Amino acid sequence: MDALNLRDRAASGASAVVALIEQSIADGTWGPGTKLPTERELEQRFKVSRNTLRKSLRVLEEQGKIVRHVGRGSFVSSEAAPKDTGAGQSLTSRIIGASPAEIMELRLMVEPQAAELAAGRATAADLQRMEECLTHAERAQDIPEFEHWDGMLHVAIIGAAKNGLLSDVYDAVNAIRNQPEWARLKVRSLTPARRAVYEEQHRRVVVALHDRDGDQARAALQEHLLQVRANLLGS
Amino acid sequence: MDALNLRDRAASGASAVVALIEQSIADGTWGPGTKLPTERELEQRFKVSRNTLRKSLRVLEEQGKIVRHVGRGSFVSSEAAPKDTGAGQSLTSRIIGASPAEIMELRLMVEPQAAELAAGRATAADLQRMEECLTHAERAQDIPEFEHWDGMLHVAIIGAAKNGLLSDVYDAVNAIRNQPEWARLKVRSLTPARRAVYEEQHRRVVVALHDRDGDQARAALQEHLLQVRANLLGS
DNA sequence: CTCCATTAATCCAATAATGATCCAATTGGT
DNA sequence: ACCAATTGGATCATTATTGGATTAATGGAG
Repeated sequence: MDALNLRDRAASGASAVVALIEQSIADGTWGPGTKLPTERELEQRFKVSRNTLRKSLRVLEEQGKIVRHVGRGSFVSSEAAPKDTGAGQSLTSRIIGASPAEIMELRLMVEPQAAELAAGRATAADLQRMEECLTHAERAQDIPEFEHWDGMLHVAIIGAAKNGLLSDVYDAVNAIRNQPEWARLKVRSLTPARRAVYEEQHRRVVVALHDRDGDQARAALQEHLLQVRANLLGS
Repeated sequence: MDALNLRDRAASGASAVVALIEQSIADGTWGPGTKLPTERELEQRFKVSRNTLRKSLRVLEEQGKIVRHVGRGSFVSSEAAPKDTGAGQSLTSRIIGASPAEIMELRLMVEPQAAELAAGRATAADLQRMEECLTHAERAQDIPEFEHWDGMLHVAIIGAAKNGLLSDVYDAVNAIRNQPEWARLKVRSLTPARRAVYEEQHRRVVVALHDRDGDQARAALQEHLLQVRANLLGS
């Protein structure tokens, strides 16, 4: 039960702060030995109470990522935790370690061609599903909900190519997009204006699939993914 | 994915919501340990009352797919999804079950474009390795030995694209080379005449990579793979 | 009509987060 | 040596959040 609580706690709200600080340590913003801002400053920066902030710092201290001294401050440990010691799993751990740039490059290889195939193979049910994803995405009230239906649409397009192996591979790669580090990228890059652009590009792809126009579908999806990559990495 | 028909259908029942959430868990949108949105948020997202939403969550809880805690939230069970070996293992196992047609289709999507990238990124060591694969393949005394160096060449080309994720995915797909059923297909399709054709096509790809001619490399590799597919699957 | 699922409106209980206050160790200047 | 300011450490009452549960109203399908 304790293990379960720990696991759930790790995903809970308070440690959103933990993830933020971990990110800042990982990307070098706060290198080893750096003195963190004071608790009273961090609580304002992260918009949480000092109590919650301290709970997060406690987690980081127990993980050995920071050390704290009364009257002096908190500091990033000189021994930056190398990695998660992922137990040497096969493909999953390596996939999870893939960079956004690599992922987008793979998607750019596969998805446009999958769309071209889908133009000739999509069933009425496939097209119906895509339409629903479109409307749901457009009605989405917040970014996470939009992301959800955005992802579903891409899955639907891949699925319409009627290649089970392709779908499986895509699913595996797609799982990475839920990694906290990747999520941060998306949130930062998804402005309302860009979301509108995405919706328009999505619709063009689906229209092309409706028209059974493979070339158009491939081109539209490629354009969309190039846009996404630029927003994600280029900004 | 008929579960998506909850909008217009009067069948927007609890079971539909169950299927939707199951889908989101299965495709990795909500990975193990993830805290899913609050009930009051989900009821709006799925356009159902909190009562039916809770009934759905109850089903998922009884299935062990989620756990719920008052005051904290609901979480995806850590042992519900793929878990341990994760997508890697499941991907590998499903790849083994994939049909040769599906595999060749995937290779045709990925490899030519990888060759195009490799033309711009291959190091001298990469090209050297390809040359060695070529010579070894040409000197091969029997079919299995030729197959070995043939496979190594393709791996080398993929590797020269300098996309670790792509290499990992390709390795997983390539693992099927050891499957008995697939081996039988190859042996049956690989006549001495065809082997000579393959060697010529291989050399054209490598020459193009030497010349840093991406278009030529992509075209040559695509032609080769089309030939292989035709020999494998066609009449 | 009845039956059944859904909806809507409350209230409850467990947990998380907050805000305030005080304590203890360290630092830097006098 | 001393003192004031700074900084992390700790506790407590209060508020907000979140799943749990009940009840009455609504609305088709048979």
